[in-house]
Amino acid sequence: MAQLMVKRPNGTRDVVPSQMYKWNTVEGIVKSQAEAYGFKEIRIPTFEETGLFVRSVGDTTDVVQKEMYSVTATGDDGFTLRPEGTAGTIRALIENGLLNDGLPQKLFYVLSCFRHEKPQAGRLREFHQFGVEMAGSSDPRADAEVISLAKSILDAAGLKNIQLNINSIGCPECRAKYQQALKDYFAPSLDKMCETCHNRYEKNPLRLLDCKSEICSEIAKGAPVIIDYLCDDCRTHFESLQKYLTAMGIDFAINPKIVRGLDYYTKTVFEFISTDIGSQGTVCGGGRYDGLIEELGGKPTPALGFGMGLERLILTMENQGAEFADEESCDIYIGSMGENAAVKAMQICRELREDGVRAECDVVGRSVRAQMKYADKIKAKFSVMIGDSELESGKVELKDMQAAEKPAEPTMLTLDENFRGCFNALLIAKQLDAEGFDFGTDE
RNA sequence: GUGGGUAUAGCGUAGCUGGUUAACGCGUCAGUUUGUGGCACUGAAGACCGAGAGUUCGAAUCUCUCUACCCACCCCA
Repeated sequence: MAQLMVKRPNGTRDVVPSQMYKWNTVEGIVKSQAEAYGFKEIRIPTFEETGLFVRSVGDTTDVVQKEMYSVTATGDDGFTLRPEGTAGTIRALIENGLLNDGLPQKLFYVLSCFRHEKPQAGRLREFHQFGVEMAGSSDPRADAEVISLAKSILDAAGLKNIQLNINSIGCPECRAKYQQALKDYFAPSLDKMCETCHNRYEKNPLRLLDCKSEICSEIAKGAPVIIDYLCDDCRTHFESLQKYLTAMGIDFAINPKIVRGLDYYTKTVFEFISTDIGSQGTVCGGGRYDGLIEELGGKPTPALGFGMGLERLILTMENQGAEFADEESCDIYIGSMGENAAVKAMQICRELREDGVRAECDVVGRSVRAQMKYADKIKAKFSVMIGDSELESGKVELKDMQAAEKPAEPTMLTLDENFRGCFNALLIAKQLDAEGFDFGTDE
């Protein structure tokens, strides 16, 4: 590789043109599904006041403690590149008064997030996320609806072997009781446990359940389960959610170890996990955050949402051989020989483009042969070649580039104002033919 | 942040125990008798062998450092 003066930052990616179809496919799926569920798109700034993330994501979390890209500009600082989408979206929801605009508010977004982690497969420093947030319903139907949307997207993407894990981490009251129970349980064995778990014991006891070290996970096996500590309200909520999911035909597993690393979650938490992309298997993660809107200064409003990692989604699709939508290629290549023909070619191209036709012509000055090779390379559906004799007769032969053999009767087009109309008709006919449309034979 | 692996033209690779102009496939560009693609053939361009230092008469091949990528931990999308 050539030595560049400036390199792309560690953990970032370029998406080259030949790969864009994957992103277009995924973004198309995600948007159309979100819209089918009645979610509206929102766009928010790439950076926010640092305090927003500290207050929402939580000042004890890894994300806030060691992964934030904080930015400084002359005269003002205290801004941070968003590490996730929920905080900014909720901030925007409050700030624009959308909570007064009829509930529930259902929003979705596609945006990039930034976290200073060590990159590996499925984990980048700048990554892209599709997310949804629904504000204004504490009903478990809202939870089911949001999970259902995530499921619809994964299905539409053609993914297999995606496991949905759900759990409830309760409301602040029952969670406090549970955390105490956990501490009581682990306290006697604490000296045998790993260093990180000592930290967790103090800062986030729920994470004690999550440790992969042999000793710790062995000890954790007998730990109390949160579901036994849920208050009546939280328990019925969780049970109703399961009822709705079952009714909608969405398979799930209850996984008491799903605790999520962001502080704002309450009650329902869930993850969609793929086993096909290595250790970073969470393709989609989310949950309910009933206290967040109030925490950020809005009127108390229950809400929930999820984030879906687009790179991980694409990675899973690639590894499972899922299909991406084809890119549209050139409709017609207008070749030319000589100055006068080149002028004509430019003119026709421009007219065709007014009709939305993908038309290209030579801008390099290549030989006829090279022009045809180029037309083939860009997968042009049709081509014409304009030279002196065509200019004289006013007619060109339209060549179907995908046809295996020469047609018995050449298709001739006139080099006048009828060209675009005739070509459009032929293009549509080819399209319908490709889709298997039967024109019938009336005779 | 902590471990382990990898690093040769745009892409995929070959280069044995250090020895003259770093090879191959794909791709790119140009040609194959003057106005037509997909096949074939010919030719060209393109790599200071990830970066920097060291050992040596001599290093892509050995040593060290750095960087990036991959894998795991951690964390999460």
